Amino acid sequence: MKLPLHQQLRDEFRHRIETGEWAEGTPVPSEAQLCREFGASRGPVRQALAALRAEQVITGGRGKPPVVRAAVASQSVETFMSFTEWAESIGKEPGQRTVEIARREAGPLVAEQLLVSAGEPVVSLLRLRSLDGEPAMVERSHFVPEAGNPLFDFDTSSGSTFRFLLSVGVDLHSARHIIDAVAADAVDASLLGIPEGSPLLRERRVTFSTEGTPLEFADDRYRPELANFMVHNTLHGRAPVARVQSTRPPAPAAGQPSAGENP
Amino acid sequence: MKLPLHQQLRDEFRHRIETGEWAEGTPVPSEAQLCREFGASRGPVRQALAALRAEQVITGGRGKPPVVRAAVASQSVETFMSFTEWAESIGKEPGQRTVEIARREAGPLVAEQLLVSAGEPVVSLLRLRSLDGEPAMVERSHFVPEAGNPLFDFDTSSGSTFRFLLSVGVDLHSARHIIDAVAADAVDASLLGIPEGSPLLRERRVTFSTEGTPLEFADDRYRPELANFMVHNTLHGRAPVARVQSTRPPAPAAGQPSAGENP
DNA sequence: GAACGGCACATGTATGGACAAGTTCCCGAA
DNA sequence: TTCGGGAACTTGTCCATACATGTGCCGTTC
Repeated sequence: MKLPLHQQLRDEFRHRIETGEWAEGTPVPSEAQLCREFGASRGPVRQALAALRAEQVITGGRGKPPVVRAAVASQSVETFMSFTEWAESIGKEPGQRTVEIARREAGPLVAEQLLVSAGEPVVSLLRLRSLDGEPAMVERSHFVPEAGNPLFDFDTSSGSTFRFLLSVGVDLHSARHIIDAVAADAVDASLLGIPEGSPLLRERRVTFSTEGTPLEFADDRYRPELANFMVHNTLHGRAPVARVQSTRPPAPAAGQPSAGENP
Repeated sequence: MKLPLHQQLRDEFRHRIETGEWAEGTPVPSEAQLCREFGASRGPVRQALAALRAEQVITGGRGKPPVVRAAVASQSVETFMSFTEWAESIGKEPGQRTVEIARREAGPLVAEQLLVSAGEPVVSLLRLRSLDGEPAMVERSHFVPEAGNPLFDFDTSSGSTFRFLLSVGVDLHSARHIIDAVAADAVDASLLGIPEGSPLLRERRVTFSTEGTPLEFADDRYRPELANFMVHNTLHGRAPVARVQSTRPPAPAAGQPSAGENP
């Protein structure tokens, strides 16, 4: 093994938390026990625990053993990356209707974002995503062929493409998200069942591989009554980010959406 | 002093960077030198440097001395918290017109967010903020009296309230931001010079003191052609957040805004 | 003059020990 | 029964040391 000991310990600890061996809410074994178990000194053990603490996976305090945090905290990255996992985390049933999946030539905007030449083939996906059956988001994704071709062997109406792509070895590593607002166009309005021109919360996302090459460019448009973005920050230090459920429900009861008056 | 040594070192190092004693781009003194200077062992020194590295203030590598990073990296928090500092960081002239500053009874929404009883007095501020003279954002802020009273001794049309409040000792420490989209109401439309109903990017923010008590509740509405939010994240680890300039300018030339057709 | 090798020096990693400070829990005293 | 004190345990902090590993520089050699 070439990995430093404290990184091995960090990965092992994270694995134990993800598998539930260290259940959330329960205290982690003491440093002394971990030292004995792995035959290491306190240094690497503490370094590994500090890394997990920096990721908000465990909490600690003097005299108090570290405690595994609620899963929602440690899953914030996955729930932020994947609509399906986010929906499940807030106790809603995620749904998706694939309007279109196609392989076509990249337009100028997509080509620019994916760093390919205009005219190169890309895999484009247009899906309507819903929460408990109510239309919530329109997703326009464009993949480079390397990442998008596996999607033709996948029922894109059945579940999380994020999880699927990871499972077939696509190297989704990091992403850049740009968040703004946009008026619903005719397609958005029709799919979401809202009037044309309604304000939508837009997240444009470029997902990169470990090497930093773009794999996906997406334009996701949320009904702002259903999904917001939340950010915490402090004066010193950096800020995590999470997508959260809107604080104000769209209507007193989940009435039928106003049937759109458009094409 | 009761602060642990490594925290004292961290603060001292940060101070030296902020004052320019350790200029950006230049390498930091070696660990051995710092140990000698402060009479400490490598442990606390490394702990302090690791903290700064976690804040992206310095970079490091094996064999290479740590280097002070460009200031923009360490200022991302300030530029995110303060419209004025953000505008300056992108080379635009920030402007603000104070439409109203008042002390009045808290309404139900404000009272709930600030954790005060409805009817308690709060200081409310309504400002139009601009970039290079062009209206960009409508800011509705509500302060608890402790934090808002100093504002009556401040020309709120002259500069950064964030900087001013910090300078008079108001303990602005952390914030929670909720980002969504909303249609411009009559006031928004009139101030921003856009049609009523236009989509706006809204950031609702609650700023907390060190003890976690709310000090400010704000509702900021941006023209999405002028300001977006950007987030980077990776599969493992947390994501910082920054407010960035929109990639697509609003119009070929900054034409005069369509004078709003409302009260 | 250019390429190679080696030597300081830097940080990364790991060990072992020691003390301080906080928490928990049990047991004894009131 | 209740309250208090203290012991045991845990994490936080700090020190001294040692070795591994990568960087940069300088001198030698071809």
